[in-house]
Amino acid sequence: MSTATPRYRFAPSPTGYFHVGGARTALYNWLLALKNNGIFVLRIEDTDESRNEPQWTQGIIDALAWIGIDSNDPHFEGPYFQSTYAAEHVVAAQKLFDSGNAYYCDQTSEQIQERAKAAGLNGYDGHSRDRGLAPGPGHVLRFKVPAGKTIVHDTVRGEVEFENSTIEDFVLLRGNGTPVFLLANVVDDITMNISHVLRAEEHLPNTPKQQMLWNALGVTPPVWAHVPVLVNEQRKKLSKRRDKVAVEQYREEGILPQAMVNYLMTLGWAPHGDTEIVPWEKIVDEFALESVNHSPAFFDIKKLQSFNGEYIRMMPLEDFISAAEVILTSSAAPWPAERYKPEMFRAMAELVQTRVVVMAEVCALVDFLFLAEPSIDDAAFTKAFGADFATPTLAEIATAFATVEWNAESLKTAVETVGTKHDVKLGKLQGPLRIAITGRSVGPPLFEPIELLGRDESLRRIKSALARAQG
RNA sequence: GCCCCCAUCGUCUAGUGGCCUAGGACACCACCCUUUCAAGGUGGCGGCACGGGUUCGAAUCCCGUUGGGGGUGCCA
Repeated sequence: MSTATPRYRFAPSPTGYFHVGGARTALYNWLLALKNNGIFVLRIEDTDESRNEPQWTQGIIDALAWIGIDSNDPHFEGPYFQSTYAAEHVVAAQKLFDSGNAYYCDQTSEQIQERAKAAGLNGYDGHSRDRGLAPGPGHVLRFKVPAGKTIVHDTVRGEVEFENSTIEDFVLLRGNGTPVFLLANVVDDITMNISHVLRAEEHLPNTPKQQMLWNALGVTPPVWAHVPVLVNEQRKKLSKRRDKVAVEQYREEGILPQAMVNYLMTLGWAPHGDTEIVPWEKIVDEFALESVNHSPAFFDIKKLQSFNGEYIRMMPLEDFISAAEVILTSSAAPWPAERYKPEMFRAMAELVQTRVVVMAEVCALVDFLFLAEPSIDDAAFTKAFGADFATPTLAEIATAFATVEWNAESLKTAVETVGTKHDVKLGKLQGPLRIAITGRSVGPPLFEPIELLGRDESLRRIKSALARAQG
């Protein structure tokens, strides 16, 4: 390789949301640009005007920033827009025509199919190769695939050989004169001086065509690298229809960007040693394209969440509190804004931190502190109060709470005393109390929040639950 | 149909001919801890797709089979 600055690129089409597979490809390119002191070029492939919206571009930039690909970083270049290079695409097409590497063809797809069927062959047969057709309405420009074979040198896969006879004379310019993806992509890579094309494996079958184009245009092809695709449980390529693929959605749920990045990087690759949860710096340091796996990887949300839980627990408490507060004070919170008490959450934060896997779960764990009335889980209520001891013991607890010294420790002792008397273990005994206070059968430790709630409110909730149990 | 890619526990992976009785992580199960639920700790379940070679020796190399996936547009 030359000593010139390596130039990588990420070329998404703006289709409305940012795909996790795209995030992974972007990450690979970014990582290599950082590691090899190269440039990460962002090019928006916006030539399909029918599904193109300007705000999607900002969405891509935001999503990239979220996973640490900062458009202000000196390694970042762009965004460029494919649509602004339309003239170059046509010039290149003209060049290919002039040099005899391409020809015009007037065959419709029906005609092509008919002839293929008659001949028992597949695809286009090169019918117009030597007909000397001129450009004209409805005439497409086709590339004249040369004889021989094309060998693609792929950094992750090695040498992949294609027999040129199996590649039909593909279209460069549509009947209306606009360039197709294959051409536009190559021409842009050439004009942007791209040296490394790293993308998902689904592009591998296109690569010989692109390589022929580079050669026909008189430019040395780039270094190719095709990483395996991400698949769902059915081992199919992740799709927007069936699968949860939007990075934005994970972000909203409270997946931490570090967790997402770390997880994505363990798909098809692993850091040295027995630990998968590793800092980005270690990944940059150890990563090598040559060691990327060759087979598709299942995007396992459970494992992502497990990573996320670890990252949440790793956060300093203060950071966790600030991160939680974003959600707690947002419109997603089920209580009126003025009822939110930051000091109450602070007091609970440590107990919450080990109990959430995504940040969005924080709400449900503390909502009873900020809601005027806890939202009661009916099934859990019925179950908890179905026990014989439930009502009498809870009544006694209420009596004790009326006079007990108001702190978590004393509250717990008071409940235990009732338990001893009725021969019910604390674990069971606290069930009805928990429902009365929080509305749920599970949650953070009970006595701390009761202390926070205060005597009056706690007693009110207990009595209200008792009344409900009665009738 | 044709072309291409791929193949280690259910999943993500470590493994580059002897350190493999195949290691780790997620998930699952059990136990411990425990104020429910988590977290944490300990242990368990579970895999080299199959068949041929090559070799003193193969998860690792070769061939084949089978099975998956991707691509085959005047989409990107």
